[in-house]
Amino acid sequence: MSKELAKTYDPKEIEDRIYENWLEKKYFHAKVDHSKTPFTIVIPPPNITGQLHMGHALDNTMQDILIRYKRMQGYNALWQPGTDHASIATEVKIIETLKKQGIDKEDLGREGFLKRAWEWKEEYGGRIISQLKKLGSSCDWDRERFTMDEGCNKAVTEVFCKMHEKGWIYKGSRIINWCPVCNTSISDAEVLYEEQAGHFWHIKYPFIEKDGSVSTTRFIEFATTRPETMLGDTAVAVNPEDDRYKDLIGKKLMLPLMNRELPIVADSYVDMEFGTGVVKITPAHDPNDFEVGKRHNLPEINILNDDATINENGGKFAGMDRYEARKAIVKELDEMGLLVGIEDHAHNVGTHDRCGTTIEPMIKKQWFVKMDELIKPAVKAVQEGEIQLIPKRMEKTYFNWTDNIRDWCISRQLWWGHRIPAYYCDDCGETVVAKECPDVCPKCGGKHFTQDPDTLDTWFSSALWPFSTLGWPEETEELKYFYPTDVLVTGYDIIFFWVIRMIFSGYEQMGEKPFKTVLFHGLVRDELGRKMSKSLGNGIDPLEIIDKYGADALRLTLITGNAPGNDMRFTNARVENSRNFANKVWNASRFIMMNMEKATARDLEMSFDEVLNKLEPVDKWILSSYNTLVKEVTDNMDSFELGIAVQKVYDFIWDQFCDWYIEMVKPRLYATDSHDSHIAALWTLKNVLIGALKLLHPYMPFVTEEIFMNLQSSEESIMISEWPKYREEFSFAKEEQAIDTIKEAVKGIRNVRTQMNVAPSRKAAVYVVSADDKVLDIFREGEVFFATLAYASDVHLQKDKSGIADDAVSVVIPDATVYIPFAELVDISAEIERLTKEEERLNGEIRRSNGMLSNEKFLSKAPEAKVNEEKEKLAKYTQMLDQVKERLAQLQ
RNA sequence: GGGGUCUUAGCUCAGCUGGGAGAGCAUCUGCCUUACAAGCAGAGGGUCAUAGGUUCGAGCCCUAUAGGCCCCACCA
Repeated sequence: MSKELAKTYDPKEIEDRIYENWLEKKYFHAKVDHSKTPFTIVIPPPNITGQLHMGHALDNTMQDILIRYKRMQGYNALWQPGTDHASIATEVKIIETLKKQGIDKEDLGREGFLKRAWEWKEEYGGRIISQLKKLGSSCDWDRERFTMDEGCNKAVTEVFCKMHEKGWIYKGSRIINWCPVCNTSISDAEVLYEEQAGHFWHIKYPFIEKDGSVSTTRFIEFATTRPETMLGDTAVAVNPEDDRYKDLIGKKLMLPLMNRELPIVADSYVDMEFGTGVVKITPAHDPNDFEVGKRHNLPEINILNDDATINENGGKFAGMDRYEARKAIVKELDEMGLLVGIEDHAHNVGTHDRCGTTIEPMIKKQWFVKMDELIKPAVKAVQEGEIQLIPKRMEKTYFNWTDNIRDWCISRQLWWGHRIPAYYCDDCGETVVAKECPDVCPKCGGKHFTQDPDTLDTWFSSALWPFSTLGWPEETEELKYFYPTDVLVTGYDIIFFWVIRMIFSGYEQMGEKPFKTVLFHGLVRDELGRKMSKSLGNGIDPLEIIDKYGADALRLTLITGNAPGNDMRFTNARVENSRNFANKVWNASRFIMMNMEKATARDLEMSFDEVLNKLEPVDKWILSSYNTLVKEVTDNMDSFELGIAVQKVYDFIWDQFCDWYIEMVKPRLYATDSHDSHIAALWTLKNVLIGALKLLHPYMPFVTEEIFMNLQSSEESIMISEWPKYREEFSFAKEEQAIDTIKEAVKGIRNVRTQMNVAPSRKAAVYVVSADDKVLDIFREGEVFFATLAYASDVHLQKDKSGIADDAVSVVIPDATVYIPFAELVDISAEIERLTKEEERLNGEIRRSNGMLSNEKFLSKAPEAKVNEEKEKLAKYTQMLDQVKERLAQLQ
């Protein structure tokens, strides 16, 4: 009934085949079904420019584990997949590619460029999807979406119009970060600050005397890192508390080169300790100065064109590049005697994270989302536990952001993205925000409109993802059934980009949270703890790992030994260990299948009741510990402790099941005399294995499926089989204790044999001495284990030590002493030394126990169970100590 | 400057609500035992960063200090 399996597990041979089968059987597809409870996860849509990297692998493995787990538990599990158009990232990539072909974006025009962009999407958008499949992701591919598909566009337009209507989307002047190369505004979050070696130019402006003349003797000095911005200066500021300058407030200065009068204003923004305590104010080109300008009603003079050349407001410097102008201005100031000095100065320069260009703060008309009201339900939801963040500490980051929220600039001067649904009347300039281009201008009756050329921030559409993918704004069945979703799995690095925005969008548009739980993971770092990045070239390609070790090994590596929200290092040694585990599972299964040939299918499909009276203590022991495992793993998974859960399955399979149980039942499998015993062992092997495979399946879907399918034919796939349940009747406390005693004895014997340097080939008799009949019974039942696991030639059970050689080696375990006479081999002094150490250890334990139990406060304040536990320990150690002492007395 | 986080065995990390310190890798010893040498059996190795505090009891809670990392803001 079983197939011949290869000696070594070969993932390559089976993974694609199994995945194809799952697809074919439509196991990933979730339909609305009101008889079942839905469980929904929406994928964080990977960029269409993307290649699968370790971060994706981790993110998606976690999602797949949760989805597979819930699916097996009988939930109607939907994992909604899709990709993100990633406006700026993609546009930059396409521009780069075009550049290589010698084509400029402008040459193609908007239409032509978008055509290319869609071609790009077709070509590369599918790549990452096929990579996710390699990982084993059980997404409902029939429902794949794209953030710029028709439905998402409808959702975006709907939201924009609704919010505009409400007054929560507005157009306003703001200082924004401008990238002169990409020709677009970029959000604060896309600005990367780099420390650069720059200069401080110390400059002085002359005062205007009472008679209106420019002073040749009185100046005010300050320093700047961007001298060219002086062309747009409209004031100079000092701190109102600064005694040095108090008298000067309100006085006028003359701006050199431009011959513009500048007032001296007082503003607490100025740091008296820094530099000269004087700041020149350029409201149009510095965010802080912009605020100062607003407070003091200063004019805002924009001196830059979009390409960062000086515009007509820059007088004779007009047309120069910003850095060219800087040089020219410094030179002229120097000639005028107004340059006091130049100092080296390292400072942070804002650069565009996509292209590295130094950004220029500029005043622009942009579209904004008003955040003050919108954010409120999002704050409340997390505060009140309506949405749970895991780990909880992420709440601090979350609130840190919501407390300092600023209006969200959503317009981007890009072509690839959702076009802003605002139309300007060609005749009167009236702005109309509408889903469709209006026919008639409501103000002047004009019939011609131009749509706003800008597109929306890519996160605007991502913010709607949990409901737009389910059909919103249509009231689809899916939306009603699957929304709100259950868990969002993502990296902590996009809490504010994405998580917060989904939350407030969900409340605003749907009137309900988008998900109940957010499960965060950390970064996957390289062996040296560095962030994996293209520029460092230290990225490890998940596909190469899959190719070499298998998807299961990769998945297990990413999940083990890691707590939610913590970064992890990826090392080859860890993948190898995971691969070894897959192989271990494989071989244990192979062993069981080989032996299953000796039983009938009927034997192995017995119910628990039928097999119960055939089960031996060791069978009950493994069933019982498996049963505990089921409970613990289920609990851990319910609290999203995925790493802990899988560690327990790993330990159970390797340590308990393979190293102990299988070894213990081997004699029964090879023996032919007792049919019942043989069948009971096989029944237990098979059923515990299947249960353990099920617990492991979410983590290692391929190897578990392959084995499951080979093991038995009644169920069609492990991924739709039922998740194991804790069963009261599988609990056998007595047998657990008995087998633990046997294990203690076996370990003790192995231990002394190694210490005494006894070759494994040399068997020896084992004498178990105990005054307790029950203990002797346990050993009687377990006699056979001493032969197979502890190199025993024969086993004697007795109440006293008669007939045992005086120089036998002894092992003290609770309630019994085990003697192994080795005759000529034993070194009495070594044995005395060993027992003396054991005596010391026990004495230490007893001291500790006594200390606690003689502490009145412990007795009165500690829980009773704890006190009893300590009393039992004391009794146990005292008894063991007596045995050791007795033995030592005999030897000396 | 503000916030977060980490410091546990040689290395990489677990340690869930406080109750006798764990895993993998590496090292050492012995085994090719007919599921697995990607394996089996055994061993060594930790004043849980430092100093205080709370508690009957602290790796875990509180405070301070040192060092590492991350995020936010960005000083002209």
